[in-house]
Amino acid sequence: MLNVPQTRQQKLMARLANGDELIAQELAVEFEVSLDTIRRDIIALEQRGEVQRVRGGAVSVAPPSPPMQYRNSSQNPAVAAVVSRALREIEGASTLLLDGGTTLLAMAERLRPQPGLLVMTPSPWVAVACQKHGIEVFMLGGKLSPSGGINVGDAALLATTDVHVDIAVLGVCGIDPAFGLSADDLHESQLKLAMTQVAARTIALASREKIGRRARYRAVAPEHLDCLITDADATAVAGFNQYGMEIIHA
Amino acid sequence: MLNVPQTRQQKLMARLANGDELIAQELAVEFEVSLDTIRRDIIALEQRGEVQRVRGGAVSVAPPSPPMQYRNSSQNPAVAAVVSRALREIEGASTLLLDGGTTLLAMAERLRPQPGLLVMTPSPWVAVACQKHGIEVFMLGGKLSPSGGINVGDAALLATTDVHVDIAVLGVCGIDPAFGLSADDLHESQLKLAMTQVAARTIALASREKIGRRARYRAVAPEHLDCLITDADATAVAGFNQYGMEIIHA
DNA sequence: CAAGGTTTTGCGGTAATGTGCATGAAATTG
DNA sequence: CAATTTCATGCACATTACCGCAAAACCTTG
Repeated sequence: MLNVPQTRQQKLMARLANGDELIAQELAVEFEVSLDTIRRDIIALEQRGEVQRVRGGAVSVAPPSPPMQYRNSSQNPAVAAVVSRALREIEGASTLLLDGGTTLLAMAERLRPQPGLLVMTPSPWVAVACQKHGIEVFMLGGKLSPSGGINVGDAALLATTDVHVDIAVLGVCGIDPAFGLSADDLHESQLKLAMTQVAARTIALASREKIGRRARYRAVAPEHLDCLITDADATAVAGFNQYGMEIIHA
Repeated sequence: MLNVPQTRQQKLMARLANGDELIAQELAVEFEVSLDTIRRDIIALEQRGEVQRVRGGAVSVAPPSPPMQYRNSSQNPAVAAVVSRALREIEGASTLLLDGGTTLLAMAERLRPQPGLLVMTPSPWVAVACQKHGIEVFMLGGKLSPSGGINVGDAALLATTDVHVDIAVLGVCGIDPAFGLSADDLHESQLKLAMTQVAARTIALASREKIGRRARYRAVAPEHLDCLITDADATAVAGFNQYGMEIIHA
């Protein structure tokens, strides 16, 4: 096998994406190279900003939620069910504001053109999926966040203030009756909040495993959500009833 | 059997598809040619974007998921050659402004992360391609134009904002010595012009068939272009010499 | 068949890259 | 504080890549 820097570093990245840590000693033995070589590989990855170096090896720079490209939830039956239900729920809306993330991407891929339908989104992935089906898209600009794959930052926040949409559909990193809807990235959470503020109606999509989870930053308080679509059963989401939101079981 | 570049390269591709790696030394012995010949074969495959070259040989390109829409253009040898040349030309730049279109998408697919490199683009396709490789992206928002797949409508914002980039790389619908660089959509042409105005250097990519063609709207006058990269020969682009731009033949 | 041009190939010299080792500095641990 | 481990740096060696050139093979054309 070709044991060159490029291929080694590729394998190291794959391990990080898999949730493993990089331990220089072990890797040196495994790849049959000296410690220095592994260290140089790690240094190279660090300079590209792909890993964070620690004593003895390296760890992933973005521990929570692996990057978009390694995930594909369209085959996840729970997600598919939530998406199917959400598609019924947004029928007839003329302006949609779609969040990023795998769930929303799965939804965008199943959207079909309707007269007068415009989709706004901060996610280039969603935009591409919509354009494939001939749906009109307006993109919100900004810095593309590596974790969630949506555009964040001042530009994105500003852009949302001048618009108004019928329905905003949010994905979640976690949602909890007490803590609300939360995200792993500060800027992403700020954007999610901004999205709710320009929408007449806000729908959150959360497959079962997201219920009760609290991600790092609170984005939206539960009382500001109008609707929650989930595949979880009623007992799991009983805590949300007090806020008067509509709860739909897919 | 014929031992010519075409058949050799075909066999190399077959091996990659089979999951093997290309080791120049072994291949040279096996095909009974010199190392340089194998290396030239591999370089040719790299130009077409079919392999990733590493020290000692080549490995398969990372993701086997190219959307159909641009498969064609990335396999077009003329486009691949122009893109390869352009990649060399933008080396060292810290801020790139990449246009949309199939040529620029092919270029984005082959971009690799560098410390401090930021890509700005109005194209969600380009943004997605960059994020796949871990390149930092700033997206320009706007209405997604159906024809070119780039966000338009932010031309004014781009021109008046405090953005400055080292190099802007433009694709073309047509380029003509008298008429300049032109596009089929008015908003796209306005955006292209704005892109030149915030860049220290503007490079246009035009494969042979675009030379001498005039699209509907003029975007950039020829004297505002700093560099033209094309696979056409010198006689085809002789008309551009009077403007003092650098002309690179891929 | 001969002449001319293009493509392909191999070779030489030079530059660049990857690797391991030795040394000393720095950090961690008990 | 001492012992151990890890890190950083410089250096030498081997391998590979790159570039230009010339010979050979091939194709085209008259």
